[in-house]
Amino acid sequence: MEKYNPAEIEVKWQKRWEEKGLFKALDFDKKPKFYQLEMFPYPSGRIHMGHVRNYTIGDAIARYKKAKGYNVLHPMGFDAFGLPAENAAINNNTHPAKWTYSNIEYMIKELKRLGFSYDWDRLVITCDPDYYKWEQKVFIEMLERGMVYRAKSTVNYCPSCKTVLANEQVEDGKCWRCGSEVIQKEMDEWFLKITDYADQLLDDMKLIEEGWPERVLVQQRNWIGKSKGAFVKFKIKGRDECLEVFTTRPDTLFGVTFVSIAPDHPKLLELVDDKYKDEIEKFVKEFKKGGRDFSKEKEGVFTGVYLINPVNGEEVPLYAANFVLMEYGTGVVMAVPGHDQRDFEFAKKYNLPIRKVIHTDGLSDDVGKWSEAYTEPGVLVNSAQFDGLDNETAKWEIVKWLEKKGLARIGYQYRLRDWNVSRQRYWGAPIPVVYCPHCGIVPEKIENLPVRLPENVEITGEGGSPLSKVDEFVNTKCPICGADAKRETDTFDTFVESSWYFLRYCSPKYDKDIFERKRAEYWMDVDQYVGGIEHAVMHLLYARYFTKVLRDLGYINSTEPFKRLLTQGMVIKDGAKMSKSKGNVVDPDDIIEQYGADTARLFILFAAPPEKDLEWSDEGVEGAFRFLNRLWRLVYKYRDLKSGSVEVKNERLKDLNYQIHSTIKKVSNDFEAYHFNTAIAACMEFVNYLYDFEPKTEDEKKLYAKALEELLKLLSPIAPHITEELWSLTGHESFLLEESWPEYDEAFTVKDITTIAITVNGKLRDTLEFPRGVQEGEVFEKALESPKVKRHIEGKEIVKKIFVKDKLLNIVVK
RNA sequence: GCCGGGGUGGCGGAAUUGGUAGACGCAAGGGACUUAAAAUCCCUUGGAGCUAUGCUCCGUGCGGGUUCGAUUCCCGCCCCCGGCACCA
Repeated sequence: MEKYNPAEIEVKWQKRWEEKGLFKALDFDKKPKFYQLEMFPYPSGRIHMGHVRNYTIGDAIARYKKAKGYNVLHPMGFDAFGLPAENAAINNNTHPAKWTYSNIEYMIKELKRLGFSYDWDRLVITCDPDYYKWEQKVFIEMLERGMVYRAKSTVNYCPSCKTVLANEQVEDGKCWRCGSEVIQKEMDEWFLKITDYADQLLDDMKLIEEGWPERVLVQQRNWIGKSKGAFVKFKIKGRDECLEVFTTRPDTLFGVTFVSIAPDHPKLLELVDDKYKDEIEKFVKEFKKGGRDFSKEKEGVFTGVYLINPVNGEEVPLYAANFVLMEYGTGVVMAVPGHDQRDFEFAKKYNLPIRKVIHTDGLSDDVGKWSEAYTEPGVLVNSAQFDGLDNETAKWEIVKWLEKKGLARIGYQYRLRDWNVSRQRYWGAPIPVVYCPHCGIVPEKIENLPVRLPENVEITGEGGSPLSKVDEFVNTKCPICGADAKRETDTFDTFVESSWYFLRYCSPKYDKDIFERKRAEYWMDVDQYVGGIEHAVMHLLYARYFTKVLRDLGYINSTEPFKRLLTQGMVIKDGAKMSKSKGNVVDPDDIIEQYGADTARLFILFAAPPEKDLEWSDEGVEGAFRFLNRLWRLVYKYRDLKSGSVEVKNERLKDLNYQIHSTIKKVSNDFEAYHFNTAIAACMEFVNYLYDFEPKTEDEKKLYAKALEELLKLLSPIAPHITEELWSLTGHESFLLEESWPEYDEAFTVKDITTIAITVNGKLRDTLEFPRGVQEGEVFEKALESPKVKRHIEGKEIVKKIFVKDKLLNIVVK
């Protein structure tokens, strides 16, 4: 008997599928379109198990949709700019481009060996000037529209990577990539005004909430962090000037006993009373040196300045305080120690008064006895005409009242900051801007794009941007006046490239613009996006934002790029995420070599539902391989049987037919919901059944052959190679890949005979078989005859009976 | 602290709208085939008890509740994982 030989058949079918061009997506095809997208990889050198999982899930979906009659777009590319290429350049003395492209070459081979159904004609590589050219163009258009600005700002800087990091790239005060301590540094940077889109990014969530995991939306909502509050003006005593605070608790305005200001507030030193100047300067210097240390005790210094509380005219002192953030609100905070824990701690430390303005049952009036601030809801006290109001109502009543006097207004604040896209690195897309001594900041002319990365660059990893040392690059002419000018030497954050690559796939070779509109309109939106949860905020938020920007620039109608999102879990081994440092990595290449791609795919889809973490198990892989061998032997044994139409006339045929149709139904439903693990389980049960069956009559053989055909179709998206080989072995001339998804007849998915559970007081006592549709009376009669049931009823009174048709009879006794 | 998501056999995991808990796989044990092993095939496998070849009780993190009936719904706890975290 011929043995299952994955190494041989997998390569064979991959070649044939490619020769036939079976994965080509047809622009404007009449069939309904389905855009299946997976997050493209960074070309680190090798595919890892997380990629295999991501792409296996996507491939199963793409192949299923193809069988369901869709015109499927399933592309792949590489997020090819980024730091590791530069590090490799430093360590191995290879050029980042060379390193990147050779990695890509190898990884494409790996992806092909896994049998993924990509349309390779649409390959997109982001470090290609024909790619990044277009984001340079969009950037210039954004600049012209005021959607981009340059600003000096204190930025997160990683001294090890020698680059600026976005807020999102700082985790726990450390660099997301290398883990070094992030420091604060002042630099000129380019910002995209994503905050202008904060409300849209929030509101448009309702367009996608059906298809996105709740937790991703929640994370994004928290990240944007919109809060409603009020801006309130506090007059500076002795000056004709105000300081404005932002508060979400205007209901506590009567409890304000001091005001805090950020140490890095630009007006601080100007305001300070001469008497306190030295002390403040010392404090500010200390603060700037230490940066923001969250674990540090709250500290502050009196400025000598007093402010007037607008609600009651009281004079309250102004303190510079180390916990006040300059980046949020106005950098000035009204302090209500009675009802804010931070202010409470500060007031205790510096002996400032604490006042109770919110009351609830059992809350002492003697604030001296309080051990912490009361921050829960309550009723206003000590608040003049607002006393007795519940605090939620009071918030807006007080603002309304102050608004009339021109001292307050309702306002919103966001946690989201503008997106800093400047990186002091070589291996990124150049920011297409020129600095002219006469004209200032000037965008490069569109017709001069792309601003290419120069190739002759020495990458040492020392001292700032490598581009600044390339004279031919830096020295240029002003696009406006022609004078000698200097190029921007920063490059884009690589999240810029990944914010629109899914649009480029629609017309990857189009050379007149970022994409060809009518093709993009045909394919967009992405019907199903699959990727890791680690991109819940950064990538997915940027991509949503960029799509809206492209819409507003008139490129496309799309508002939300990804209709549905599936976030797959991590691949775990021995309780930890697979990683080199933990030494628990399983190399996909080894698995393919030992068992083949189909086994890898089957195991990954079977071991856990897609969203959950997947525990790698060598025994589990063996099990998957065993199943494929079992499938092989089954089909091989019956390879000469021919299917044909059969009159389902006896019990055996009926039962086989029932198994066929109910399996198709189960697997189809599971595929719709992406429950591949249970779909596979159903196929396994079907295989077990078919092993037992052993067809004897001609009719049985025909129907059995039919069963095998359907089985192969059902498993085809998961294990495409073995099923294709068996399809051909059973005498089929066509490609299994081109067969359509099997149909089932609902009428055949139910049996004539049904098993009814007999319970007494809700406890199972017996199960009895009846013809489908049997009446309660008959079931009850038979149930009474059952000794298992009888012994629980005897001597008791039957109170009532609950009958669920074809399922259950519950007899309630007392 | 706040916001999410979870707790089901030895393990990964199944259980339509409340209706036979533990599908399928792994691991384990027993058997068949074999000179032997591998491979394969068959059987057993949630726990406890007993007057054992069948029956009883317990069992989906814990404690209550609703219901004829709860892994599923409600209330109150405990624990684990993830995200955010001086955001005023």
